[in-house]
Amino acid sequence: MRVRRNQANDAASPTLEDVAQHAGVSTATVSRCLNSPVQVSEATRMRVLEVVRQLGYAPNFGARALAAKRTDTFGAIIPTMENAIFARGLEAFQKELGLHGITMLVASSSYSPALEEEQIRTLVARGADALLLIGHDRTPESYAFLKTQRIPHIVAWAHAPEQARLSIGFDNRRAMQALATEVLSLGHDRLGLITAQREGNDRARARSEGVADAMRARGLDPAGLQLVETTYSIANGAQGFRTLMETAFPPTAVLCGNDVLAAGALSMARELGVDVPGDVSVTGFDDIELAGIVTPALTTVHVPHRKMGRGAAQMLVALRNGQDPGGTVELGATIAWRASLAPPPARPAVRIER
Amino acid sequence: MRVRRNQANDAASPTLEDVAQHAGVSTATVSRCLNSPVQVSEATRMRVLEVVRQLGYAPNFGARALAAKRTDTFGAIIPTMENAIFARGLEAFQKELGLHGITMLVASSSYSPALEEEQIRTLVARGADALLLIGHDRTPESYAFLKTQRIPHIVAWAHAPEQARLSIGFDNRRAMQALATEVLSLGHDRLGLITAQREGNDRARARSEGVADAMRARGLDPAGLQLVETTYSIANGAQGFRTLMETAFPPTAVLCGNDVLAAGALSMARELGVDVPGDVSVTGFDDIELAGIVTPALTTVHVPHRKMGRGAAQMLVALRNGQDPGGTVELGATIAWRASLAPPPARPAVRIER
DNA sequence: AAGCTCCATGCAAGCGCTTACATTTGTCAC
DNA sequence: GTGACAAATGTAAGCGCTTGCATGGAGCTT
Repeated sequence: MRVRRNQANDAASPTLEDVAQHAGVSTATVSRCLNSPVQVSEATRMRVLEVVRQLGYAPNFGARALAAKRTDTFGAIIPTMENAIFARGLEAFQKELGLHGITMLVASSSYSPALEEEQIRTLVARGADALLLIGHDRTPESYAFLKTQRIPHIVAWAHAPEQARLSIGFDNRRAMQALATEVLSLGHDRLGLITAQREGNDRARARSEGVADAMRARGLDPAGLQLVETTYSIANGAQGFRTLMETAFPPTAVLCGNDVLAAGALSMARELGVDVPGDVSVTGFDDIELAGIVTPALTTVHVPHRKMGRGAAQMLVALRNGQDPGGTVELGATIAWRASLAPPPARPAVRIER
Repeated sequence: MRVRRNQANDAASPTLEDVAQHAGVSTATVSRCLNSPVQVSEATRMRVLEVVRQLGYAPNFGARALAAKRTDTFGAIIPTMENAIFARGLEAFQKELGLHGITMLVASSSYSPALEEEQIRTLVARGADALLLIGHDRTPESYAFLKTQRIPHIVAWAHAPEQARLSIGFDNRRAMQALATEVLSLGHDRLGLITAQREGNDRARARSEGVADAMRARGLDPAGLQLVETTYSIANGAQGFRTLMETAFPPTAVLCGNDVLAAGALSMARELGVDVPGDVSVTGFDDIELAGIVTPALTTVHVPHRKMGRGAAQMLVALRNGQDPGGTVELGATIAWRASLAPPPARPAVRIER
């Protein structure tokens, strides 16, 4: 046996070999005790585990990863951690991974495909075995990299029938269309939309197209939609709402790309003395906790965050283990009815017919 | 030279050795090109980097970690990801780490010391070089483990003068005392407090003691404080507020352990038809974005999230590099004045004197 | 031209673990 | 007691990288 240290195990952490020596077995046996206990006899296992405890042994991550070619670490790249949009989903993802002995690594891309590509490379370099990605839009290089590196990955928070990639999520376009249809049914015909940057964000694009779909279905020209494109934040939602209200014919209903934007719109409405939903209706998207506590409470699209997180984890684990993840999953998104949506204010009886 | 593959590099990712062969240099040179370029001549470096690009070489994380005894990964364990309390701070932490080529690993403990201990072990096993921890309260085993494993770590979001550990944060007790003092100065003398579970949470304990300090300083008996202890969540804040309002002599000011609890309190006030701040004042703690958009906007304690995150990262990096982190840092916390705090409603002239 | 220094590079020894394969030990039928 | 087979354990070859030390050559000085 090679002599690694002639003195007592001075400073460094104990290694497998230290444990093996103290327990009077080989390193292989110790390793098996830790990784596949069934292969080891009860007596030996007890003895080894006792030594492990006494020495405070903890396996060296690098060595294990190198030898096993597996880190048991999955990465998740979300567009933002600034607000709670992805928090619930991520928490469910992590919880499910934990059940499988896998740790989660998070990074955020600030809604930028270029930054996301960088994060993908970083996480893979950090040894991520698999990746959770949000939405379909990303650089071709990102997809090429994932392919050549053979990194199992899944797209969540989106379901786009035309995309072949493995995914779990809901149809953003249909969900927004459903909400917009309800808005129109209440009698609104001047709609405003505050959306996130649509380039590089397929969800935002899909939601905006959903509104157009609903308008068309109602015989309205989507070109009549008053649009503000900005970045997700409360302040920008507020600013967007102000912009919309300052036009010649302000919309009677303002649809927002997400709840954060809508919360901003609501606070600006209060500031401007615009009554919601009396004067103008406002809707959100995502149904984060915030939606329930703003005044008035927000009518929004309820998104199955937890289900997506949990499902994504399960599918990714299967994929990593070489099993069948079972194909793309489409989940439903429903409308959460609250106070911020109501019929438009009464109008003069004489109306200009189109 | 050992022949690893006789065929073309079929499936697996290219290794250092592949690069070395193609470039006609040794693996040592390739390694140096990547890690300390100055040691390599311009010409060689160019040639090697070109091959790296062509082959799409990416270093193997495990191997690097094993050989270098360093993963360039730091861990952060926060009590919760469910709400945005730690989001800003964490983002700043991550950004600063990025500047040093370090990746962040996050885990959440759900405010449970036992779970936190588990997370500490997990992150260390996952190769975290250093750890960011929130608050001082944790199991003795956690501290023992950190010590025997020699893991650099720092405590943030708290500054407790009596604790010897390296930390960066603010004095929760003094901050809450300052706020409570303002509340009392406005004329309130029946105070309520909705706090998080104080056991295992030194910040919650400190905040609650801060209220007591303020009362004592004013000649009030802290025993008169009406207290609800619950778990951080909007729903629990709402429930806590209701409980307080249903007592025989409801408080005229309800201090909340954080903004999430306060947001819940506010929504319950609306539901109960209690006017804030006309009938009852409400305050929060943390000054998360939420505080500015609830109705009425929340008077709260503004906490230097970003500074803590950035500072913690810098100190931790120094510590990991064997430099002097420069000792515990105390940051200030200020009061963010908004609409939810006002003098108590006028009372009958005849008052029962204590 | 010999002797020196210094820079660029190569050599090779690990880092601590997993795992295929080999070996030992134990169990049971006969 | 013996042989066959299974279970438990040991042996040792890597996994891909970093880095201390050795080497060789270019550029100086004298």
